[in-house]
Amino acid sequence: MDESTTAGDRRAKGQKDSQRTRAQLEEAGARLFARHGIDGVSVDEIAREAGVNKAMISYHFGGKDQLYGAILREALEAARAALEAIRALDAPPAEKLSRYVAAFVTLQDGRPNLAPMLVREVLSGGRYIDQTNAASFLSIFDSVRAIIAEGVARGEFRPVHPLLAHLSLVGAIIFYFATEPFRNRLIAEGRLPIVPPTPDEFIRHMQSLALRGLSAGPAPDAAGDTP
Amino acid sequence: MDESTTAGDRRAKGQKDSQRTRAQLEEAGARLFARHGIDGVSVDEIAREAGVNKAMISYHFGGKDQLYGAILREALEAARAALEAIRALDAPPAEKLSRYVAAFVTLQDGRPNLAPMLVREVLSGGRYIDQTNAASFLSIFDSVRAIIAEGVARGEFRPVHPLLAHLSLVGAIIFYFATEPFRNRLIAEGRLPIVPPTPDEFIRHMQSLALRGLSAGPAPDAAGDTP
DNA sequence: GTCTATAGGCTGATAGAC
DNA sequence: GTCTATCAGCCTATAGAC
Repeated sequence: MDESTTAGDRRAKGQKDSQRTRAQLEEAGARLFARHGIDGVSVDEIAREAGVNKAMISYHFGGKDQLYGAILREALEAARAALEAIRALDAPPAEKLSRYVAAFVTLQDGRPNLAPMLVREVLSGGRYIDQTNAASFLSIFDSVRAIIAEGVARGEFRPVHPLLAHLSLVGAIIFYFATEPFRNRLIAEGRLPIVPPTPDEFIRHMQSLALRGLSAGPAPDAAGDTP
Repeated sequence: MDESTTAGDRRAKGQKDSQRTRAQLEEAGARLFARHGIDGVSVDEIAREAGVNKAMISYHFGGKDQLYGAILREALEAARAALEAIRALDAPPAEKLSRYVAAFVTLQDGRPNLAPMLVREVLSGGRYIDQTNAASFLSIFDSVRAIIAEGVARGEFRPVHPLLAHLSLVGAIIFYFATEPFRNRLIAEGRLPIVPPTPDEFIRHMQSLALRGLSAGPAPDAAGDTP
Protein backbone atom coordinates (compact mmCIF):
# COMPACT_ATOMS: atom_id res chain seq x y z
CA MET A 1 0.00 0.00 0.00
CA ASP A 2 1.20 3.45 -0.88
CA GLU A 3 0.69 5.31 2.36
CA SER A 4 2.74 8.31 1.35
CA THR A 5 0.07 9.73 -0.97
CA THR A 6 -3.07 8.81 0.95
CA ALA A 7 -3.49 12.12 2.72
CA GLY A 8 -2.90 14.05 -0.46
CA ASP A 9 -5.40 11.96 -2.39
CA ARG A 10 -8.10 12.66 0.15
CA ARG A 11 -7.64 16.39 -0.29
CA ALA A 12 -9.70 18.32 -2.80
CA LYS A 13 -7.35 19.88 -5.29
CA GLY A 14 -6.46 23.48 -4.68
CA GLN A 15 -7.97 23.50 -1.21
CA LYS A 16 -5.73 24.03 1.77
CA ASP A 17 -5.97 21.56 4.62
CA SER A 18 -7.26 24.18 7.02
CA GLN A 19 -10.02 25.23 4.65
CA ARG A 20 -10.95 21.62 4.20
CA THR A 21 -11.11 21.12 7.96
CA ARG A 22 -13.31 24.15 8.42
CA ALA A 23 -15.63 23.08 5.60
CA GLN A 24 -15.99 19.58 7.00
CA LEU A 25 -16.80 20.90 10.44
CA GLU A 26 -19.40 23.24 8.99
CA GLU A 27 -20.98 20.49 6.92
CA ALA A 28 -21.14 17.95 9.74
CA GLY A 29 -22.22 20.62 12.22
CA ALA A 30 -25.07 21.84 10.02
CA ARG A 31 -26.38 18.32 9.51
CA LEU A 32 -26.21 17.42 13.21
CA PHE A 33 -27.52 20.76 14.49
CA ALA A 34 -30.48 20.54 12.10
CA ARG A 35 -31.33 17.07 13.29
CA HIS A 36 -30.68 17.32 17.03
CA GLY A 37 -30.40 20.99 17.91
CA ILE A 38 -27.33 22.62 19.40
CA ASP A 39 -27.97 21.11 22.83
CA GLY A 40 -28.43 17.62 21.40
CA VAL A 41 -24.99 17.40 19.81
CA SER A 42 -21.59 17.12 21.47
CA VAL A 43 -18.33 18.41 20.03
CA ASP A 44 -17.09 14.81 20.02
CA GLU A 45 -19.91 13.82 17.69
CA ILE A 46 -19.31 16.74 15.37
CA ALA A 47 -15.59 16.02 15.19
CA ARG A 48 -16.14 12.31 14.62
CA GLU A 49 -18.74 12.95 11.91
CA ALA A 50 -16.44 15.49 10.25
CA GLY A 51 -13.47 13.14 10.47
CA VAL A 52 -11.49 15.80 12.27
CA ASN A 53 -9.94 16.24 15.70
CA LYS A 54 -12.30 17.89 18.15
CA ALA A 55 -9.74 20.46 19.24
CA MET A 56 -10.10 21.90 15.74
CA ILE A 57 -13.52 23.27 16.65
CA SER A 58 -12.06 25.61 19.21
CA TYR A 59 -9.03 26.33 17.04
CA HIS A 60 -10.97 27.31 13.92
CA PHE A 61 -14.21 28.69 15.33
CA GLY A 62 -13.57 29.45 18.99
CA GLY A 63 -15.94 26.83 20.36
CA LYS A 64 -19.15 24.97 19.69
CA ASP A 65 -21.42 28.00 20.05
CA GLN A 66 -19.40 29.99 17.58
CA LEU A 67 -19.36 27.11 15.09
CA TYR A 68 -23.14 27.07 15.33
CA GLY A 69 -23.29 30.84 14.93
CA ALA A 70 -21.07 30.76 11.85
CA ILE A 71 -23.18 28.06 10.20
CA LEU A 72 -26.42 29.89 10.96
CA ARG A 73 -25.14 33.25 9.78
CA GLU A 74 -23.89 31.89 6.50
CA ALA A 75 -27.11 29.99 5.74
CA LEU A 76 -29.30 32.97 6.63
CA GLU A 77 -27.26 35.20 4.40
CA ALA A 78 -27.68 32.83 1.45
CA ALA A 79 -31.43 32.77 2.00
CA ARG A 80 -31.61 36.54 2.25
CA ALA A 81 -29.75 37.01 -1.03
CA ALA A 82 -31.88 34.47 -2.94
CA LEU A 83 -35.18 35.89 -1.71
CA GLU A 84 -34.29 39.54 -2.14
CA ALA A 85 -33.43 38.79 -5.76
CA ILE A 86 -37.01 37.61 -6.32
CA ARG A 87 -38.42 40.65 -4.62
CA ALA A 88 -36.43 42.93 -6.93
CA LEU A 89 -37.77 41.26 -10.10
CA ASP A 90 -39.79 43.34 -12.51
CA ALA A 91 -42.91 41.17 -12.68
CA PRO A 92 -46.52 41.24 -11.48
CA PRO A 93 -47.00 40.36 -7.78
CA ALA A 94 -48.72 37.05 -8.53
CA GLU A 95 -45.77 35.84 -10.55
CA LYS A 96 -43.30 37.09 -8.00
CA LEU A 97 -45.19 35.19 -5.34
CA SER A 98 -45.01 32.00 -7.39
CA ARG A 99 -41.32 32.47 -7.97
CA TYR A 100 -40.81 33.21 -4.31
CA VAL A 101 -42.44 29.94 -3.36
CA ALA A 102 -40.38 28.11 -5.98
CA ALA A 103 -37.18 29.71 -4.72
CA PHE A 104 -37.52 27.75 -1.50
CA VAL A 105 -37.04 24.49 -3.39
CA THR A 106 -33.76 25.69 -4.83
CA LEU A 107 -32.71 26.90 -1.42
CA GLN A 108 -33.67 23.60 0.15
CA ASP A 109 -31.78 21.61 -2.48
CA GLY A 110 -28.60 23.53 -1.78
CA ARG A 111 -29.00 23.77 2.00
CA PRO A 112 -31.28 21.08 3.37
CA ASN A 113 -30.27 22.00 6.92
CA LEU A 114 -31.42 25.59 6.82
CA ALA A 115 -35.14 24.97 7.31
CA PRO A 116 -34.78 22.77 10.40
CA MET A 117 -32.18 25.09 11.91
CA LEU A 118 -34.41 28.11 11.32
CA VAL A 119 -37.39 26.41 12.90
CA ARG A 120 -35.33 25.44 15.95
CA GLU A 121 -34.05 28.98 16.24
CA VAL A 122 -37.53 30.43 16.20
CA LEU A 123 -38.80 27.84 18.69
CA SER A 124 -36.03 28.80 21.10
CA GLY A 125 -36.94 32.47 20.87
CA GLY A 126 -34.02 33.26 18.58
CA ARG A 127 -31.24 32.38 21.02
CA TYR A 128 -28.60 32.83 18.34
CA ILE A 129 -30.31 35.56 16.33
CA ASP A 130 -28.10 38.51 17.22
CA GLN A 131 -26.95 41.77 15.65
CA THR A 132 -24.89 40.01 12.98
CA ASN A 133 -27.74 37.97 11.51
CA ALA A 134 -30.95 39.68 12.61
CA ALA A 135 -30.91 41.73 9.42
CA SER A 136 -30.78 38.64 7.18
CA PHE A 137 -33.51 37.04 9.21
CA LEU A 138 -35.85 40.00 9.04
CA SER A 139 -35.13 40.50 5.37
CA ILE A 140 -36.59 37.07 4.57
CA PHE A 141 -39.79 38.20 6.16
CA ASP A 142 -39.68 41.58 4.52
CA SER A 143 -39.40 40.14 1.03
CA VAL A 144 -42.75 38.33 1.19
CA ARG A 145 -44.37 41.21 2.92
CA ALA A 146 -43.30 43.58 0.15
CA ILE A 147 -44.64 41.26 -2.57
CA ILE A 148 -47.96 40.84 -0.83
CA ALA A 149 -48.29 44.54 -0.03
CA GLU A 150 -47.67 45.32 -3.69
CA GLY A 151 -50.34 42.85 -4.80
CA VAL A 152 -52.82 44.26 -2.31
CA ALA A 153 -52.07 47.83 -3.38
CA ARG A 154 -52.58 46.93 -7.03
CA GLY A 155 -55.90 45.32 -6.22
CA GLU A 156 -54.72 41.93 -7.46
CA PHE A 157 -54.74 40.38 -4.00
CA ARG A 158 -57.53 40.80 -1.53
CA PRO A 159 -56.57 42.89 1.48
CA VAL A 160 -54.78 40.61 3.89
CA HIS A 161 -52.61 41.24 6.92
CA PRO A 162 -49.10 40.89 5.47
CA LEU A 163 -47.82 39.04 8.54
CA LEU A 164 -50.67 36.54 8.35
CA ALA A 165 -50.11 35.92 4.66
CA HIS A 166 -46.40 35.57 5.26
CA LEU A 167 -46.85 33.11 8.11
CA SER A 168 -49.35 30.95 6.31
CA LEU A 169 -47.15 30.61 3.23
CA VAL A 170 -43.62 30.57 4.58
CA GLY A 171 -44.75 28.65 7.65
CA ALA A 172 -46.21 25.89 5.55
CA ILE A 173 -43.18 25.72 3.26
CA ILE A 174 -40.58 25.70 6.01
CA PHE A 175 -42.62 23.18 7.95
CA TYR A 176 -42.85 20.96 4.90
CA PHE A 177 -39.11 20.81 4.41
CA ALA A 178 -38.22 20.67 8.08
CA THR A 179 -40.44 17.66 8.58
CA GLU A 180 -39.50 15.79 5.41
CA PRO A 181 -37.16 13.26 7.07
CA PHE A 182 -39.74 12.24 9.63
CA ARG A 183 -42.45 11.94 7.00
CA ASN A 184 -40.26 9.74 4.86
CA ARG A 185 -39.51 7.58 7.87
CA LEU A 186 -43.23 7.07 8.54
CA ILE A 187 -43.87 6.28 4.90
CA ALA A 188 -40.94 3.85 4.74
CA GLU A 189 -42.22 2.09 7.85
CA GLY A 190 -45.62 1.75 6.20
CA ARG A 191 -47.32 3.76 8.93
CA LEU A 192 -48.40 6.51 6.51
CA PRO A 193 -50.15 4.60 3.72
CA ILE A 194 -49.75 7.25 1.07
CA VAL A 195 -47.75 8.06 -2.04
CA PRO A 196 -45.01 10.46 -0.92
CA PRO A 197 -45.34 13.74 -2.81
CA THR A 198 -42.25 15.23 -4.40
CA PRO A 199 -41.05 18.67 -3.28
CA ASP A 200 -42.06 19.86 -6.73
CA GLU A 201 -45.63 18.72 -6.25
CA PHE A 202 -45.72 20.46 -2.91
CA ILE A 203 -44.47 23.68 -4.41
CA ARG A 204 -47.09 23.60 -7.17
CA HIS A 205 -49.69 22.98 -4.50
CA MET A 206 -48.47 25.96 -2.48
CA GLN A 207 -48.42 28.16 -5.55
CA SER A 208 -52.02 27.44 -6.45
CA LEU A 209 -53.07 27.64 -2.80
CA ALA A 210 -51.43 31.06 -2.54
CA LEU A 211 -52.87 32.39 -5.79
CA ARG A 212 -56.37 31.07 -5.18
CA GLY A 213 -56.28 32.00 -1.52
CA LEU A 214 -54.98 35.51 -1.91
CA SER A 215 -56.43 36.70 -5.21
CA ALA A 216 -59.10 39.36 -5.13
CA GLY A 217 -62.61 38.25 -5.94
CA PRO A 218 -65.58 36.68 -4.19
CA ALA A 219 -65.07 33.85 -1.72
CA PRO A 220 -66.56 30.51 -2.70
CA ASP A 221 -69.99 29.98 -1.19
CA ALA A 222 -69.25 27.84 1.83
CA ALA A 223 -69.32 27.77 5.60
CA GLY A 224 -66.81 30.51 6.23
CA ASP A 225 -68.82 31.99 9.05
CA THR A 226 -68.41 29.24 11.59
CA PRO A 227 -69.23 30.50 15.09
CA MET B 1 -46.22 33.52 62.28
CA ASP B 2 -48.38 30.47 62.15
CA GLU B 3 -46.01 27.96 60.61
CA SER B 4 -48.17 24.95 61.41
CA THR B 5 -50.66 25.69 58.61
CA THR B 6 -48.34 27.05 55.92
CA ALA B 7 -47.92 23.75 54.07
CA GLY B 8 -51.62 23.05 54.24
CA ASP B 9 -52.51 26.48 52.89
CA ARG B 10 -50.29 26.00 49.87
CA ARG B 11 -52.07 22.80 48.93
CA ALA B 12 -54.98 22.81 46.51
CA LYS B 13 -58.02 21.52 48.34
CA GLY B 14 -58.77 17.84 47.83
CA GLN B 15 -55.48 17.23 46.06
CA LYS B 16 -52.92 14.96 47.61
CA ASP B 17 -49.38 16.20 47.95
CA SER B 18 -48.05 13.60 45.56
CA GLN B 19 -50.58 14.53 42.88
CA ARG B 20 -49.67 18.15 43.32
CA THR B 21 -45.96 17.34 42.94
CA ARG B 22 -46.59 15.35 39.78
CA ALA B 23 -48.78 18.08 38.30
CA GLN B 24 -46.20 20.76 39.02
CA LEU B 25 -43.44 18.72 37.43
CA GLU B 26 -45.58 18.14 34.37
CA GLU B 27 -46.46 21.81 34.07
CA ALA B 28 -42.91 23.09 34.49
CA GLY B 29 -41.55 20.31 32.30
CA ALA B 30 -43.96 21.04 29.45
CA ARG B 31 -43.13 24.73 29.52
CA LEU B 32 -39.37 24.18 29.57
CA PHE B 33 -39.35 21.32 27.06
CA ALA B 34 -41.40 23.41 24.64
CA ARG B 35 -39.02 26.32 24.93
CA HIS B 36 -35.66 24.57 25.03
CA GLY B 37 -36.17 20.98 23.93
CA ILE B 38 -35.45 17.94 26.05
CA ASP B 39 -31.70 18.31 25.60
CA GLY B 40 -31.74 21.97 26.54
CA VAL B 41 -33.23 21.48 29.99
CA SER B 42 -31.67 19.90 33.07
CA VAL B 43 -33.54 18.11 35.82
CA ASP B 44 -32.30 20.77 38.21
CA GLU B 45 -34.03 23.47 36.19
CA ILE B 46 -37.27 21.53 35.99
CA ALA B 47 -37.28 20.89 39.72
CA ARG B 48 -36.43 24.49 40.55
CA GLU B 49 -39.12 25.81 38.20
CA ALA B 50 -41.65 23.37 39.64
CA GLY B 51 -40.70 24.28 43.21
CA VAL B 52 -40.03 20.63 43.96
CA ASN B 53 -37.03 18.51 44.86
CA LYS B 54 -35.28 17.06 41.85
CA ALA B 55 -35.25 13.55 43.25
CA MET B 56 -39.03 13.63 42.79
CA ILE B 57 -38.60 13.35 39.03
CA SER B 58 -37.09 9.91 39.33
CA TYR B 59 -39.44 8.94 42.12
CA HIS B 60 -42.66 9.86 40.31
CA PHE B 61 -41.76 9.36 36.66
CA GLY B 62 -38.64 7.20 36.60
CA GLY B 63 -36.37 9.87 35.12
CA LYS B 64 -36.23 12.86 32.84
CA ASP B 65 -36.95 10.92 29.63
CA GLN B 66 -40.02 9.34 31.10
CA LEU B 67 -41.29 12.66 32.40
CA TYR B 68 -40.97 13.99 28.86
CA GLY B 69 -42.70 10.93 27.46
CA ALA B 70 -45.59 11.24 29.89
CA ILE B 71 -46.10 14.92 29.04
CA LEU B 72 -45.97 14.25 25.31
CA ARG B 73 -48.33 11.29 25.47
CA GLU B 74 -50.92 13.16 27.45
CA ALA B 75 -50.86 16.23 25.19
CA LEU B 76 -51.05 14.15 22.02
CA GLU B 77 -54.00 12.24 23.39
CA ALA B 78 -55.87 15.46 24.15
CA ALA B 79 -55.23 16.69 20.61
CA ARG B 80 -56.36 13.42 19.11
CA ALA B 81 -59.63 13.46 21.04
CA ALA B 82 -60.43 17.08 20.13
CA LEU B 83 -59.73 16.65 16.44
CA GLU B 84 -61.49 13.32 16.03
CA ALA B 85 -64.59 14.91 17.50
CA ILE B 86 -64.61 17.42 14.63
CA ARG B 87 -64.10 14.71 12.08
CA ALA B 88 -67.12 12.83 13.38
CA LEU B 89 -69.43 15.86 13.08
CA ASP B 90 -72.38 15.65 10.71
CA ALA B 91 -71.66 18.71 8.57
CA PRO B 92 -70.46 19.55 5.06
CA PRO B 93 -66.70 19.21 4.52
CA ALA B 94 -66.13 22.93 4.15
CA GLU B 95 -67.68 23.60 7.53
CA LYS B 96 -65.79 20.73 9.12
CA LEU B 97 -62.59 22.15 7.74
CA SER B 98 -63.35 25.55 9.23
CA ARG B 99 -64.15 24.02 12.56
CA TYR B 100 -61.05 21.91 12.39
CA VAL B 101 -58.92 24.99 11.92
CA ALA B 102 -60.75 26.74 14.74
CA ALA B 103 -60.24 23.75 17.02
CA PHE B 104 -56.51 24.44 17.06
CA VAL B 105 -57.12 27.74 18.85
CA THR B 106 -58.98 26.01 21.63
CA LEU B 107 -56.26 23.41 21.83
CA GLN B 108 -53.58 26.07 21.91
CA ASP B 109 -55.37 28.01 24.65
CA GLY B 110 -55.48 24.93 26.85
CA ARG B 111 -52.04 23.57 26.00
CA PRO B 112 -49.73 26.25 24.66
CA ASN B 113 -46.79 23.88 24.90
CA LEU B 114 -48.14 21.22 22.59
CA ALA B 115 -47.37 22.94 19.29
CA PRO B 116 -43.69 23.63 20.04
CA MET B 117 -43.21 20.17 21.50
CA LEU B 118 -44.79 18.57 18.44
CA VAL B 119 -42.62 20.57 16.08
CA ARG B 120 -39.48 19.62 18.00
CA GLU B 121 -40.53 15.98 17.93
CA VAL B 122 -41.01 15.99 14.20
CA LEU B 123 -37.70 17.82 13.64
CA SER B 124 -35.89 15.15 15.62
CA GLY B 125 -37.41 12.39 13.52
CA GLY B 126 -39.91 11.44 16.21
CA ARG B 127 -37.40 10.37 18.86
CA TYR B 128 -40.12 9.94 21.46
CA ILE B 129 -42.94 8.90 19.14
CA ASP B 130 -43.24 5.24 20.07
CA GLN B 131 -45.90 2.55 20.18
CA THR B 132 -47.81 4.25 23.00
CA ASN B 133 -48.35 7.56 21.22
CA ALA B 134 -47.87 6.87 17.51
CA ALA B 135 -51.59 6.18 17.18
CA SER B 136 -52.55 9.57 18.62
CA PHE B 137 -50.02 11.26 16.41
CA LEU B 138 -51.19 9.61 13.21
CA SER B 139 -54.81 10.18 14.10
CA ILE B 140 -54.27 13.95 14.02
CA PHE B 141 -53.13 13.59 10.45
CA ASP B 142 -55.88 11.18 9.58
CA SER B 143 -58.62 13.54 10.71
CA VAL B 144 -57.73 16.26 8.21
CA ARG B 145 -57.11 13.75 5.50
CA ALA B 146 -60.58 12.29 5.98
CA ILE B 147 -62.24 15.70 5.83
CA ILE B 148 -60.38 16.68 2.69
CA ALA B 149 -60.97 13.34 0.99
CA GLU B 150 -64.68 13.73 1.71
CA GLY B 151 -64.74 17.21 0.20
CA VAL B 152 -62.87 16.04 -2.88
CA ALA B 153 -65.18 13.04 -3.31
CA ARG B 154 -68.24 15.29 -3.08
CA GLY B 155 -66.81 17.61 -5.70
CA GLU B 156 -66.75 20.52 -3.27
CA PHE B 157 -62.97 20.68 -3.12
CA ARG B 158 -60.75 20.48 -6.15
CA PRO B 159 -58.72 17.27 -6.31
CA VAL B 160 -55.69 17.74 -4.07
CA HIS B 161 -53.17 15.35 -2.61
CA PRO B 162 -54.48 14.87 0.95
CA LEU B 163 -50.99 14.95 2.44
CA LEU B 164 -50.18 18.21 0.69
CA ALA B 165 -53.40 19.81 1.82
CA HIS B 166 -52.81 18.57 5.33
CA LEU B 167 -49.25 19.87 5.47
CA SER B 168 -50.09 23.28 4.08
CA LEU B 169 -52.88 23.83 6.58
CA VAL B 170 -51.72 22.12 9.73
CA GLY B 171 -48.12 23.10 9.03
CA ALA B 172 -49.03 26.77 8.86
CA ILE B 173 -51.19 26.60 11.98
CA ILE B 174 -48.69 24.72 14.10
CA PHE B 175 -45.92 26.97 12.87
CA TYR B 176 -47.95 30.04 13.76
CA PHE B 177 -48.45 28.98 17.35
CA ALA B 178 -45.00 27.52 17.82
CA THR B 179 -43.38 30.76 16.75
CA GLU B 180 -45.68 33.13 18.63
CA PRO B 181 -43.28 33.88 21.50
CA PHE B 182 -40.45 34.81 19.17
CA ARG B 183 -42.72 36.98 17.04
CA ASN B 184 -43.97 38.83 20.09
CA ARG B 185 -40.40 39.38 21.21
CA LEU B 186 -39.50 40.93 17.85
CA ILE B 187 -42.58 43.13 17.94
CA ALA B 188 -41.89 44.20 21.53
CA GLU B 189 -38.33 45.11 20.59
CA GLY B 190 -39.65 47.22 17.73
CA ARG B 191 -37.82 45.13 15.14
CA LEU B 192 -41.05 44.01 13.46
CA PRO B 193 -42.90 47.25 12.81
CA ILE B 194 -46.34 45.73 12.54
CA VAL B 195 -49.57 45.38 14.48
CA PRO B 196 -49.47 41.90 16.06
CA PRO B 197 -52.44 39.87 14.81
CA THR B 198 -54.54 37.99 17.32
CA PRO B 199 -54.80 34.20 17.12
CA ASP B 200 -58.40 34.75 16.13
CA GLU B 201 -57.44 36.85 13.14
CA PHE B 202 -54.96 34.22 12.11
CA ILE B 203 -57.56 31.50 12.29
CA ARG B 204 -60.02 33.49 10.19
CA HIS B 205 -57.25 34.04 7.70
CA MET B 206 -56.48 30.31 7.58
CA GLN B 207 -60.15 29.47 7.18
CA SER B 208 -60.61 31.69 4.18
CA LEU B 209 -57.25 30.64 2.74
CA ALA B 210 -58.29 27.01 3.04
CA LEU B 211 -61.76 27.51 1.58
CA ARG B 212 -60.62 29.71 -1.29
CA GLY B 213 -57.55 27.62 -1.91
CA LEU B 214 -59.23 24.23 -1.88
CA SER B 215 -62.69 24.89 -3.27
CA ALA B 216 -63.52 23.55 -6.71
CA GLY B 217 -63.77 26.06 -9.50
CA PRO B 218 -61.47 27.86 -11.91
CA ALA B 219 -58.16 29.23 -10.74
CA PRO B 220 -57.80 33.02 -10.84
CA ASP B 221 -56.09 34.17 -14.00
CA ALA B 222 -52.52 34.70 -12.91
CA ALA B 223 -48.99 33.46 -13.38
CA GLY B 224 -49.48 29.99 -12.01
CA ASP B 225 -47.28 28.41 -14.64
CA THR B 226 -43.92 29.79 -13.58
CA PRO B 227 -41.10 27.70 -15.08
C1' DG C 1 -2.60 22.99 11.89
C1' DT C 2 -3.13 18.92 14.22
C1' DC C 3 -3.35 15.79 18.04
C1' DT C 4 -3.20 13.90 22.96
C1' DA C 5 -4.02 14.40 27.62
C1' DT C 6 -6.28 16.45 31.07
C1' DA C 7 -8.77 19.83 33.81
C1' DG C 8 -13.00 21.28 35.86
C1' DG C 9 -17.85 21.82 35.58
C1' DC C 10 -22.32 20.00 34.98
C1' DT C 11 -25.49 16.08 34.24
C1' DG C 12 -28.97 12.49 35.69
C1' DA C 13 -29.71 9.12 39.04
C1' DT C 14 -29.97 7.18 43.67
C1' DA C 15 -28.88 5.51 48.60
C1' DG C 16 -30.25 6.51 52.81
C1' DA C 17 -32.02 9.76 56.56
C1' DC C 18 -36.31 11.59 57.94
C1' DG D 1 -43.20 11.38 49.89
C1' DT D 2 -39.56 14.32 50.50
C1' DC D 3 -34.87 15.89 50.95
C1' DT D 4 -29.67 15.84 51.28
C1' DA D 5 -25.39 14.13 49.90
C1' DT D 6 -22.85 11.94 46.65
C1' DC D 7 -21.27 9.33 42.61
C1' DA D 8 -19.86 8.12 38.06
C1' DG D 9 -20.06 9.72 33.44
C1' DC D 10 -20.03 13.10 30.04
C1' DC D 11 -19.37 17.65 28.66
C1' DT D 12 -16.45 21.73 26.58
C1' DA D 13 -12.28 23.88 26.42
C1' DT D 14 -7.28 24.13 26.37
C1' DA D 15 -2.16 23.56 27.41
C1' DG D 16 1.52 21.73 25.36
C1' DA D 17 3.94 18.26 22.22
C1' DC D 18 4.71 17.65 17.47
